[in-house]
This record gives sequence, structure tokens and C-alpha cells, in this order.
Amino acid sequence: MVTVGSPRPSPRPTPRKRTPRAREIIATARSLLEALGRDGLTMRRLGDGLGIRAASLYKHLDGRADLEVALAETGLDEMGVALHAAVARSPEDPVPAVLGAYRATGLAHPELYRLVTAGSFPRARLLPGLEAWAGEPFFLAVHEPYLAQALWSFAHGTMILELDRRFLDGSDPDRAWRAGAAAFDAARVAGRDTAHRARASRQPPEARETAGG
Amino acid sequence: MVTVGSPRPSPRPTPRKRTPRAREIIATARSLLEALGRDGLTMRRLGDGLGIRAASLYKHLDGRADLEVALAETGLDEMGVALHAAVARSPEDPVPAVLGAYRATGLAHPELYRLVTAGSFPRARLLPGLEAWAGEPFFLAVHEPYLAQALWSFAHGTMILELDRRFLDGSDPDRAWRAGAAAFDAARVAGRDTAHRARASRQPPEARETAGG
DNA sequence: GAGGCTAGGCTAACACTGTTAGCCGCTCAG
DNA sequence: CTGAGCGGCTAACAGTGTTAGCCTAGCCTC
Repeated sequence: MVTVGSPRPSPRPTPRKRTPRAREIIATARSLLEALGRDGLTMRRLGDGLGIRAASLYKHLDGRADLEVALAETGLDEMGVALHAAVARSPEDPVPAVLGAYRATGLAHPELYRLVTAGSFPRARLLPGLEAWAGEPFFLAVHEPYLAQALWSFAHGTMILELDRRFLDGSDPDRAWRAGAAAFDAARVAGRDTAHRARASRQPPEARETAGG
Repeated sequence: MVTVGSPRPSPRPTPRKRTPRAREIIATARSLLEALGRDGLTMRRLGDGLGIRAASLYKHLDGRADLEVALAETGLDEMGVALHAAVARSPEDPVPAVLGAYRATGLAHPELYRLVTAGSFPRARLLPGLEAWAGEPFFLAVHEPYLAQALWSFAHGTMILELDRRFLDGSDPDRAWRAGAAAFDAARVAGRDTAHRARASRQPPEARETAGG
């Protein structure tokens, strides 16, 4: 049975309106990105891919930063769709579900994933609310905002380490994912139980917080 | 009391030998990196900072990639020193200790941290064993390789999200760190207990693993 | 149908990037 | 005293994002 106060998913932000030609450009930019990496995706090469000179791209986009924002928005949108579907599909075991979906979409488009999470790009220009919506399933999975952020952090950290092949030689990323999933699932269950007990004794759960440094 | 089979820390890899002038260049490169960010650190600007033309830098370094590797090595070395010291200092509560040390050194040199973990740079050129040594304290903290990798992933993910200010507005990164620390510490204790029980009943712990997808 | 507007291409150019080739003076070892 | 080489220099090249200005084809209005 679903617990009391189970939060509802927010509506998916509507994608930005773009001209057909702009969408065409973004599509080929995406395939170039995945093929050549972020540095390999240059304006001149993108022009080549479209049979156009680089300068002409500026009739459709505000520049490279704008292009990257557009790419990131498609990536975040797809990630959000996948994660929301995952938690909706298995509400009784949501932690492995979100993590599995997160990992799958990251592995499916590594360069796009890297771009979205790059830190160097103009995140402020992103469609407002999009990134929050895409990350919401972590909250829907564990029902506690800071445990959700910690889970999100774990997912991102593991994903990027796997993509960059930074795990030790011969070690299986799968087992790191599973170890983290187990830890966070235990925390989720523990949190749910203390919330129940707290509700029963009319005491807010904050009062039971540990003191940890 | 320390548990049986507590692993010993590996020796710190000795830093690469470099000429005094090269060390000087790396030092000013580091301050420029922190001031201007990775993109802002150009060869010409680095030359300016030393009263030298950019081309002259090539008398001391093999190029920008080499410079970045050198910077990353100092960063990894400092990180390793801090983490090893942290676990050594508090062996009874190692998880918050490593996490705290990780976070502190990341916050102290954000651009250097970003560089080390950037994924675009020639990680293969790093001093062999350095990165593994720097990450070893995570293993020393939880005594299980895959839980250690998960913990490392969590640390990196949280750090980079905090540096990039990707947590939701108004939310306190501190609480995300604490939530994750609690989850992983619980997992560590649970793992230690099952290991004890397994040792008592002469059964390897792998047999008790969950099936999670 | 004629005239004007504009979308969407083009070339040329600018400032900047990392990097290499080749030159030259100073210092120091033999 | 002389040669070597360290460590600077200038000039140049290919590649980057980006802007200015030109031009043409098609459409809309009168």
C-alpha cells in the first residue's frame, strides 16, 4: 500500500519553441556531439554536417552556448521522462528503479550526459524548472529532500566515474551501483519507519536527527 | 578496538621530479587556474604572469595537457594526504571523517578539483598509482571495495553538485552530505556485522548478497 | 504583375587559442 | 678561451567562436 502523503509528480515543463531549421541543426549537433565529443563539436564542423557555412548558423542560434543549452535541454528532458517513468513503474522498489534508469540513459548518450553535467556551461539559461523536474524522481523515490539529494549525488558521481572509466581496473561498476542502491534503500526504509513512529507519538522527525559532524 | 584484518594504508607515491623553473610555472598556473577557471588559464596569460612569452613555456613543459596533468597531480596528492590523515585521525567514525576532509579540500580549491575530475583531460598520463592512492581512504573507511567505490561516487557527486551550485535554491548542501554520510555509515556497520557473523559461521559474505536488479 | 521585405545563405575578417620553427644571448664547463 | 646548451625571443600556422556586410530567392502587399 502507498504510504500517506506520498508526493505527486510535477508536470513536465513544455520544451522551448524552435523553428524547424533550428531543430534540424540541434539534431545534427547532437549526433556530432555523440560522435566527436564536446570539443569535437565545432561550429564549422556543424556547418559542414548541414552543408552550410559556420557563420550561417548564427541566423538560427545565438551561438555555441545557446546550442549547448538546447542540447542540454533535450538531454534533461529525456532523463526526466525516463526517471519519472521508472519510479511510476515500480513504486514498491523505487531506489534501484531510478538508479537503473539514470544509468541507462547516461550510458545511452555519454557525451550528452557529460555536457549536461559539465559545470562550465551556462546553466542559468536552462528552461526554468527543467532541471528540478528531471531530478524530482529522486525525491519521489525516498520521500525526504536531503536523502533525495544525496541519492542524486551518488547517481551522478557513479555515472560520471563510470563514463570516465575512473573505477579501478578490473572492478565492476555494476557492483558499486548495487552497493549504493542497497545503502540508500536501507536509509529510505529506515526513514519511512521513523516517520511512522514519529507520527504515532506526535513528535516531529527533526527532533530525532543524529548529531553527526 | 580495531577489527581484525583492518587494511594498512599504501605508501604515498613520490611526486614527479621537476626543475625549479617548472615548479614555479606550475605554481603560478595554479593560482591563475583558481582565479580565472580552466578556460581562463591560457598559455599566453600564464606567460604574462611569469613575464615571459607563451612560446617560452614549451622549454619547460610539453604543452597545455602536460601542465594540466602536473596541476592535477598536485591536487590528487593534497587530496590523498587530507583523506589519509582523516581516516587515521578518527578510526572509530571514519565515514564522516573522509567525507568532511574530501569536502574541505574540494571547497578550498574548486577549480583544481574540477580539473582533476574533468574527464576531458589525459588521465592516462597521471603518475601511476596516484589516483588509486588518493582514493584508498574510502576503502580504509568501509573495508569493502564496492561500498568504498559507492562512497567515493557519492562524495564526488555531492562535491561537484555543490561546486556547480546545482542543488535546489535555498537547500543546504550540508544536509545532503549528512544524509549520505548516515546512509553509508549504516551500510558500513551492517557490513561489518554480517562479516562477523559470517566469520563465526564459516560462511563467505558473498552468499548473503541481495539480488537487486 | 511590380515593388519591397525578409529569411537564410555567403565571404571576409577579427581576436583568440595551442603549438612549432628558427634565432640569439648568456652562462658555465672543460 | 671556447663550445654547449639553457632559456628567452619573434613569426607564423591552423583552428576556434563570432561579427559585419553582401546577395539572392521567395513571399506579401498593393
